[in-house]
Amino acid sequence: MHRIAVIDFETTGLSPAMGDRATEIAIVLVEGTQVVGRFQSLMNAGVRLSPFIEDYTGISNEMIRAAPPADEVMAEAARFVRDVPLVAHNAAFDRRFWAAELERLGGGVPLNPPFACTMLLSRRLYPQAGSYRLGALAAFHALPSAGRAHRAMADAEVAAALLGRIRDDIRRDHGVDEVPHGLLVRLQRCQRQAVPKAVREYFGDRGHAAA
DNA sequence: TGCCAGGCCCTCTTTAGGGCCTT
Repeated sequence: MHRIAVIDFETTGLSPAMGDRATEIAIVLVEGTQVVGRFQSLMNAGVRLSPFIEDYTGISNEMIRAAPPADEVMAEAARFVRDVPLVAHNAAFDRRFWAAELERLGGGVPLNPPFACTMLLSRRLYPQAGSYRLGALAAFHALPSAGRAHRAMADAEVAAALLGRIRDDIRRDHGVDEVPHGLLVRLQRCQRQAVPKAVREYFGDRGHAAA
């Protein structure tokens, strides 16, 4: 059974290119419909959080001061993930911080692994959703609450539940047994109307028919 | 709930602009 790692960062801002740093990471490891592992840690990158970020995330400067160094946390996170493919909500954001924080470590950790994005997939699959914020999609699907929004583990848990819903819906609507990460990546890039054809082509390309 | 960025997506588009989404 293929594993997928659902990841969420809390950060000091929106752009590592502008000097922003990660403050917290959470990873939920899923296998099929089961959560098989969790990793979560605050991290101290030696930066100060703005009052806005303290309020937005609930993470304080005092909490960051007491947290382990960012390089230690990221090294541990990379060991936890290994080569498992990644998923995030608005993955372009988390991908940038994943790459930027790991690049600081050096040591040959892959900086740009494939990411699937629950936001892009939701835009394809749920045109009636209205909003594609994580919280709005959780409400749309009546997913269970996982704690305080905008903390890494709570958001990673919700994103993992959303991913489970997405995979269930693809299985049901397209008659397939499995929804591998590669199929998610393919679907998030195709036009909404092209999803059925993309599912057929994905399994056809791999030499076995969809169930 | 703001500013910074970047990618996606829609439309009053494509020789562009603006909203959404992430912190």
